[in-house]
Amino acid sequence: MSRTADRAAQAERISEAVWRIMAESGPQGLTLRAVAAEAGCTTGLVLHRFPGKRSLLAHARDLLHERTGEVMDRLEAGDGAPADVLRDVLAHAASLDPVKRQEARVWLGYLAAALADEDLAVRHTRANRSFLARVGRLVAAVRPDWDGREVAVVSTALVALVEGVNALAVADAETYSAEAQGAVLDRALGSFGLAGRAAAT
Amino acid sequence: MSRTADRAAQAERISEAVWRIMAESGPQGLTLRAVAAEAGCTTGLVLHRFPGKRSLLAHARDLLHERTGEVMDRLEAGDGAPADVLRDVLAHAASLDPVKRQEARVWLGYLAAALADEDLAVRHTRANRSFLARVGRLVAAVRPDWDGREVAVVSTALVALVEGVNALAVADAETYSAEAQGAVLDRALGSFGLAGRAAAT
DNA sequence: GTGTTACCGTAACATACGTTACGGGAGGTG
DNA sequence: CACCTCCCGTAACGTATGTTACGGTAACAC
Repeated sequence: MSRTADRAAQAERISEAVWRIMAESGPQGLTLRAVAAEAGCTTGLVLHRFPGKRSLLAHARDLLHERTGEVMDRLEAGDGAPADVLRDVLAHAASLDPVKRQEARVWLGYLAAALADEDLAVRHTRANRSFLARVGRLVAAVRPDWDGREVAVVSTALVALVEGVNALAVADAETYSAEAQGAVLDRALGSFGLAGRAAAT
Repeated sequence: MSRTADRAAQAERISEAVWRIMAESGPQGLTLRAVAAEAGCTTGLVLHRFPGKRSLLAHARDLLHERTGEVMDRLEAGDGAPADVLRDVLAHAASLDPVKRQEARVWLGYLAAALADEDLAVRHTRANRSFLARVGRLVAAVRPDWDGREVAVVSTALVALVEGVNALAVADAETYSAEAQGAVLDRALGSFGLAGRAAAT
């Protein structure tokens, strides 16, 4: 053979460029040319690596889920008290720092792109159900006395709360500041009976 | 003079077409031609009514806020118990039926469009803060014993919960069914100490 | 009925998009 | 060093976009 390219690394670099463009310019600004420029290459390379725009978006979406999943796995495997692990996972899913805010923008852009792309909708659903199941496991660990339905309802509430905060923080970082997010999260955990030390109101 | 047109009615019809296209095709499918076709006219009329695409989007966004605001005003002015009114308002903001699901799709599309349009971001923030203030008034009415901070935190949590559910229901109507949304909302209200008759866990 | 005015559809424009095809050249192989 | 293979940038193509300009025409005044 003659010449080799690290295709996996290229696909990764291009996917990360997709994230940045999605966060910066939203779905309508996500063009192949913008992605290529962001990745430091041309549309030629992008379309040699991916058969088309849709599969590029799908790949980048999957990679995003994979990355965050790994971080969450590590947090979930932590040896803290179940309630602390739960809080860590939810806090990590929130938009507490600029990096997370950026990720929330990507998440939001992808969800909107899923409005017109069934493939992306399926991928979103898969990722969200995975997150929901994770939160469910942690809630069940904190409250083994709860039945499945109660675990499901509270887990759904916590997931919706965090994702809602993320979405809202995208447009209004002032109202949904890190402090506000932390207070909301702690209040919810306390009121749901999932606080670390003592049960709160 | 010679010929008159009901400009307000046209602007309204075109704005409603914007909503339908946004819900159906997302921000990247929202083109002037698609809007014109949906409104039953041509790009000529659209651009005689609005100076450009951006102001069309802005107008349609404002009209959306105005419409939902009127409905909410009526609910808020209802003569039920404060806790019931609060629940009504939140339930009405959720995606409990296909019409609301459609509205959630529009909301989501606009929020994603705001990623690349500061003007839309400002409008989103204005609308959301208005909703947040409304929920705050209702929470304060249910719990006059709470101080401002507690009202703010719980209101923020409720708003984030509802909007989060809306966003997630867009892609996964099965997991975030009407029943699931109702259960989540009731559980949150109960746990936060905002239930109608008796305080729940 | 006739004239005038405002309305709005048609069509063109420049740009930008996704996608395809081609060619130079870099880098392994012998 | 020479060859050959496979990258990947360049450039083109057709389509679609936002926007502009023009012209036909419908409706009101007289």
